[in-house]
Amino acid sequence: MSDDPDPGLPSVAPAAWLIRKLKSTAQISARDCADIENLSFTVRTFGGRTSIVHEGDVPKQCCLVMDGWAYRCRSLANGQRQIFAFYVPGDIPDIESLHLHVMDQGLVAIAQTTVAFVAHSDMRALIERNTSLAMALWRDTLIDATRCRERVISLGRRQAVGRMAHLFCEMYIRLRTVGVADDFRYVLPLTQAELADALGLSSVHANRSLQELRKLGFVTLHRRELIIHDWDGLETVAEFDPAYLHIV
Amino acid sequence: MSDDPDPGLPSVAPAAWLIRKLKSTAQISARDCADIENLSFTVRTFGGRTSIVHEGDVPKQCCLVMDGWAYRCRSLANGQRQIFAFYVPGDIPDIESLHLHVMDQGLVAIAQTTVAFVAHSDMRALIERNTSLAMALWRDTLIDATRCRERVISLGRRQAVGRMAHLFCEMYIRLRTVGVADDFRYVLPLTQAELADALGLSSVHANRSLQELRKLGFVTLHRRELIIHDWDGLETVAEFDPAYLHIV
DNA sequence: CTTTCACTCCATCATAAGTTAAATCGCGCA
DNA sequence: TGCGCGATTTAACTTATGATGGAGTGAAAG
Repeated sequence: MSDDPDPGLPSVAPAAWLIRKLKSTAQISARDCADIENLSFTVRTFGGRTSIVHEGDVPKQCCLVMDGWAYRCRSLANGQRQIFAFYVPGDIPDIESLHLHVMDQGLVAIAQTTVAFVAHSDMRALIERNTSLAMALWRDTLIDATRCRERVISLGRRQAVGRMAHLFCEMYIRLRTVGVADDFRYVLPLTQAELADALGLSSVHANRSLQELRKLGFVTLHRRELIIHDWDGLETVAEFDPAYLHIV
Repeated sequence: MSDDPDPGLPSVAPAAWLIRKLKSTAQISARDCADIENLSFTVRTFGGRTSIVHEGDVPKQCCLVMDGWAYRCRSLANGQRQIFAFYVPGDIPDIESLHLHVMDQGLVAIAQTTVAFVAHSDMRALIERNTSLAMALWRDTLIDATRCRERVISLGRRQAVGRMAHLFCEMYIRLRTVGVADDFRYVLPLTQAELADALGLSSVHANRSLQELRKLGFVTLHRRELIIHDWDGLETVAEFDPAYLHIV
């Protein structure tokens, strides 16, 4: 889709992101780092709300988020959408495409988003050669699955306000882990309609829930910046326990 | 928990289940089969509604379902429960425990359920030695994640009747794939309260939705046997598309 | 045969969330 | 400065689902 290829960029930065991310959830050796740094990346920047991978595509490469956010989503017959997960710097949203060839969901860039592509063939070679790194990547996909299960609990058993609070908590922890957030604030590049699609709500009710969190004094959200004023309060209404993120 | 150890049973059957399952979603070589058959399994039978693995446990083994069903679930502060996924013969519900050490959910046997345990150490040795099998197992965990995402869509964007229909469709396809269901009928060993916990509903509303499916003439459910009278109708209200199960 | 128990089913009322539409805000742009 | 457009906010109303309590049912146990 839309993009501006940056063929001239050095491919050191992407490796650093991936290393930082993997180190946050697993033990990574010097050899693993070297192997990651030897990968060859192609960096591209996508404009807001453009598709990185389409539903039904058969990708030949994985992508690594370097800047901005991306999300996976699927559209339904009646025009509704469901956003499954958000991906932030260091994440590889479509690593599963190594094993499951046709993408059953689309991958979309929110706002301006920079990603680095790695060829499947390179990833496969790496995985064959370096078992410990393969295990770390497998582990990463398993953590992605635990986040998905947490989403199931949210949608199944939490009310709208709790769901939203939970998402705000999770994203803060994840962003802070890779050094993109601090001091209980971060850039949340989502419209309320997108929040609604992620939380299984209508956009009107997403707005109501957000107001509720503001009225409680837990957060403010203004000009795409989320500020958490009362972490403990937010954590409580969310019933948030970061254990499922498996951050070491 | 409850159980009757059967130390005398030969360990051929468990391997056969696993092989059948993996063959349904990936290419499995003769060498892979041989390696699976060389694993040593410990078979145990659990009574109805007993815990196989507790929330918070640090298991030293994986379990393979051979007969019956199991589910993963978590309880919330207010006493509500969420069931994340059901597991049927051939499935390894807790293969993730190889990489994520503390179980953040419990694993429960429904009705009488027979499982086979394999020591983590044996699984790790196998994975190190046989890369192609490791990839097949990784792939299997990724398919588990796609099922989880489908659950997210259900809870987020489908109404109660559609959610239930979707579950009925998924379980039929999965059971048929491993040869445990046929002819549009199968044993559904769940109470309506358990159905509700899986679908994010109250048990009263699960009952209403079930009545609705009966009234539409799509299914009957009597004495734990589900009969699908109108597959196309069920598939339509469910918006069910089996692609996400990645059955080859 | 009775008792018990778990499950199913049903009626009623309460409430969270969806729908629609319109008003308002904020920002980029002419 | 004022226009235009998307995003946010508010309101009025509808609907799906939750909560409670109680009545049927059937199988197992005594």
